[in-house]
Amino acid sequence: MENAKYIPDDLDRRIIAHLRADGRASLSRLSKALGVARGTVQNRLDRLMETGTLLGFTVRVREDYDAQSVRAVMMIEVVGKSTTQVIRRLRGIAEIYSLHTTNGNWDLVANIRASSLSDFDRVLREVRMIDGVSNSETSLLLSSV
Amino acid sequence: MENAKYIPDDLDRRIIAHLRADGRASLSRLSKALGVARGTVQNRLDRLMETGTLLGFTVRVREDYDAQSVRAVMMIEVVGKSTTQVIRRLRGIAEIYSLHTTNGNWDLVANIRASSLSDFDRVLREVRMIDGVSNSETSLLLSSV
DNA sequence: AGCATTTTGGACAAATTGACCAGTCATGTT
DNA sequence: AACATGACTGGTCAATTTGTCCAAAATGCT
Repeated sequence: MENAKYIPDDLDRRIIAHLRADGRASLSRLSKALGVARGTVQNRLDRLMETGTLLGFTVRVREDYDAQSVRAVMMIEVVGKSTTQVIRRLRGIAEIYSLHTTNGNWDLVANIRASSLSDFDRVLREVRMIDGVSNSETSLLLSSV
Repeated sequence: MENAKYIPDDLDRRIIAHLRADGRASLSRLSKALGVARGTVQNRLDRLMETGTLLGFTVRVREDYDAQSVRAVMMIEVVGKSTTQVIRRLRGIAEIYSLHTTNGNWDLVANIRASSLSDFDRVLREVRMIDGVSNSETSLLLSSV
């Protein structure tokens, strides 16, 4: 049960802030910008990756790049104490992009990303058929405004 | 009115796919992985940036890194034809991270990220006071499961 | 004070980048 | 068919960056 998460200090956070703005910034440039030795940035970055504080690097893409994708947010109500079971089932659905517990009128909020309307439709059906899901409400995300 | 967006071809998409998985991959490595000359990758990448298909590079951070942040999804109902006005007002609220029109029981879906519960509370109040907002339902996102 | 860890500044070879260039290929045009 | 255009290739080159060392200095902890 190794669960003690690494707690980033101020320098770590400054490194991360820079990398969030420019994930391809060179270590040399970072070290200059932060006023520390290059080796230090290198060590910190290694540690941030090892400890899982940083998950990886990626590229930000224009919003409509994946134009074919269907996005929606689905509110889910779970009956009784079956939440854990339901979560396990939901986790197995690839199109569920993120899943949060919530406190409002609903129990779970699922972020759905499907690659077609038929995939999307299948996901809805699958979710509603899960034992313990008593109610749900889905809002298709249309244009981003 | 220059609005004609650059349409990425297959090679562009393969480059982007690789960069999504590893945003720090070197051009040399990309060129080897994709089987094209380095100059080609270099040119494509430049063009993808120039045309705004790629917005920039960043780092993926552990979900609970910004632990102090309060996240929620807010469903909003708008009365009559005031949607455009309401959107304009909502767009001025910094804590509204993303905003989509939708087709379900609601008219808008807002993704909220505040840095404290009091900020969050203020946002809720502001939204509800906007003229044209007839109803809303907010779900605080608790743990990610 | 004494020890462990981190940071620093320096070094070095290897890798990567940016900028070129001439030649080839595919495409569409006249 | 001949041509112009643009993209791709494979190559070079200098400059930058990276990975990997090292010893000394600084820092933190007991």
